[in-house]
Amino acid sequence: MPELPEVETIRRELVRKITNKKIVNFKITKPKLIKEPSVSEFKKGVIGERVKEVSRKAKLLTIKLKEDKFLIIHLKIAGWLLYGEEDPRARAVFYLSDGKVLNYMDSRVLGELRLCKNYKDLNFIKKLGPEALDISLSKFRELLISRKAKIKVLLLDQTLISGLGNIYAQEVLFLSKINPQRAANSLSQKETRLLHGKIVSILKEAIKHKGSSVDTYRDLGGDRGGMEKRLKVYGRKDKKCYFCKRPLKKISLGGRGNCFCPHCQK
DNA sequence: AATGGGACCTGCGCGC
DNA sequence: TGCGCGCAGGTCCCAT
Repeated sequence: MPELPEVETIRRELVRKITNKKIVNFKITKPKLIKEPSVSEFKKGVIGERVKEVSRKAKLLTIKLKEDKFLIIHLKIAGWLLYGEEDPRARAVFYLSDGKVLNYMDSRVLGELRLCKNYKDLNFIKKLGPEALDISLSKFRELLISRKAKIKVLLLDQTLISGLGNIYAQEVLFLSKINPQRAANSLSQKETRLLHGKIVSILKEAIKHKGSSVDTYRDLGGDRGGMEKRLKVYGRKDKKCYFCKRPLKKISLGGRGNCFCPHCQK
């Protein structure tokens, strides 16, 4: 699921629902999800703590429990959070002092839960490039200028620019009419500016509509996002191009599926 | 150094 | 209806 807009949607709802709540108990049914410390240390470490702050770094949620204690949640592909009643499908359950629970949902069990002294120590976070929503045009231009990697692959490289995933990377290239197979350094100044603008605008639009529920993703209340209805290329292989009405094609780039319009995206 | 494939997991939709 | 296959929003690791 969760690219920047989905994680940001969850963050905003979490701020309202769990800030200042105490975690009174914790249950895990898929211990593999806990990457550090040990499962028992993790459990001991979260119980009794109060949620001080809920933040987001690219696609990760960082929940501050103490100055030196952070709960880090990476939802990976299929993770989401459900607040309210305990859910039988939950992979982990945080029991809260308001009598409600926070269910960690993840059909594919690929997500990661961590408890760390400081989230900034995490290797993955250290390596993250600037956030897609914040990166300046000149920084973005610098990124592309010396790289011959395919632009689509580059947009997904979190160490260069963070927050975009396979849905929104396809969307921004389509809206910018840039072929995903183009070498990054082949983009003109005009194309680079257009792409940069589309990255910012689509992420903002997606946040406004509470993300895309193309599959498992749901918001904190279990409701679908509204953005999937507005997507123009993602998952639309063989359907008509929004611009020219010719059929969209699907190719594989960097191991990921990619829909695009060979006619409009030059 | 860059690229491609597989691994991690489960569940869904499709075609036969 | 039942089964096997391909595929899925992310990231890491390895081989070439």
